[in-house]
Amino acid sequence: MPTTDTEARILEAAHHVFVRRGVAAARTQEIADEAGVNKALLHYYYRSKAKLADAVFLRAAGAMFPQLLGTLASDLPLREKLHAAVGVEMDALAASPYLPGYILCELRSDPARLSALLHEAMPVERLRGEVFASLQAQIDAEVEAGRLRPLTAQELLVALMSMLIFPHAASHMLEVAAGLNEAARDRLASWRRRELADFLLRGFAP
Amino acid sequence: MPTTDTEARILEAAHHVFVRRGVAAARTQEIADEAGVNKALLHYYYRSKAKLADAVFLRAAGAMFPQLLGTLASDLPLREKLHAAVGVEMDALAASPYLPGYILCELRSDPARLSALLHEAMPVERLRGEVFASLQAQIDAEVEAGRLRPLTAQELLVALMSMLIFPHAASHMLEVAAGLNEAARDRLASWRRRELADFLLRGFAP
DNA sequence: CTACCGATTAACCACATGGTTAATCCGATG
DNA sequence: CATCGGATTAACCATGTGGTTAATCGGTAG
Repeated sequence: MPTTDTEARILEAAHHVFVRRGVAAARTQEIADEAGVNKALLHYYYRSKAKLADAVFLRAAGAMFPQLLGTLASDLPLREKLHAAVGVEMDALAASPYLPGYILCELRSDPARLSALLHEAMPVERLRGEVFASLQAQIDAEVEAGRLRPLTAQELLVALMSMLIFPHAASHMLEVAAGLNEAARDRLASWRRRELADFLLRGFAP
Repeated sequence: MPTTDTEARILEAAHHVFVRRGVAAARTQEIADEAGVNKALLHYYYRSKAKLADAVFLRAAGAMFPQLLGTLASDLPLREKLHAAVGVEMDALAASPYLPGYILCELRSDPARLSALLHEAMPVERLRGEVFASLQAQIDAEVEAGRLRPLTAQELLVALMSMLIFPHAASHMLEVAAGLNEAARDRLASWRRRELADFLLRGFAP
């Protein structure tokens, strides 16, 4: 929520530099340059590099999680809900493909601080609770009907996020490990968009 | 392949510090302290922080990839091969749970340099070729027999690695996003060890 | 015109950090 | 016991970095 144009340009530049270098390796000078602004302005608007990183992270996380959680807490039938969640998340990922890697890496170097940030920005526990309750009820119904094996919402969610986020976050690694070029990456991405929901349901079927 | 005890202690200390802080945020002094050694010794054995990071990364990657690739190129039947690969990789991950996150983050900040490192250490392309050829033949046989839908080895491999590595690499993130505590993490890990191979085969079944 | 005020900058500072150097330690070798 | 050489260290250095400050710019109100 920047209030001035310069402030927004700084945030944007910081986002780019942080995402491609990582916060620790990012230089404030580079951010200033990319924003076309004097380095002192960063400290004028945001008080320190750390605060700036907080602002960037919060905006990024705020653009990534709520939509997904919202979709997962909606009242669509299970299959459609999963399919919608995949679509929503793939859109978000397509818009900022390096975000998950960034979040992952930052969360790794200091889990406590950043999870605290997230908590102050949104009611994580409540959202999670709603999502889980809604999902678990639907899963249990499917289990009852013999279409799924007994399963927790957590398991389903972790599988979903793994298949959804990892190929983006680890694209460089997969490039080396699996020889994944851009074309193959796109092919896999469109497969996920079309098939991932059903893939998961089949995998968890009895 | 350190030749002296001190050298090995330094490598070990560097590994710990790099893994928990990330290379950019790691301080050579902290590494020296953790190795119980003067800072100048790091430069005596390894010429610079960057070279030290290379050594650490190579050792780590060398402990993570070859086993997996070896298993995947073996002549076990498909299902058993996948199951064995899961086991091998889960063992490796259990031994050093933070490694994938480390590799991921380092690969992200400078993909070219580190993939070059990997290439000079092992014949990545050849290994990958063997793995893919072997896997693809087995997949095609299963497709022929109507037990799998048409599928590339790449797709299978990416799905495998996603489900296998992401829960480790993103454990902090999942702790926040899915409320995953240690007990739940262990439960999911043992599920993967038992069920992941079959899960994938069901998911890719027609 | 000028007095004012937030936005912006050039110049500067303290300091942490990676890296170097010259000296010292210590076991082996003669 | 002397000395030789690799291992190890204390002290030091150059530099890049985040952060500060005092001055300036530029629009606006009186």
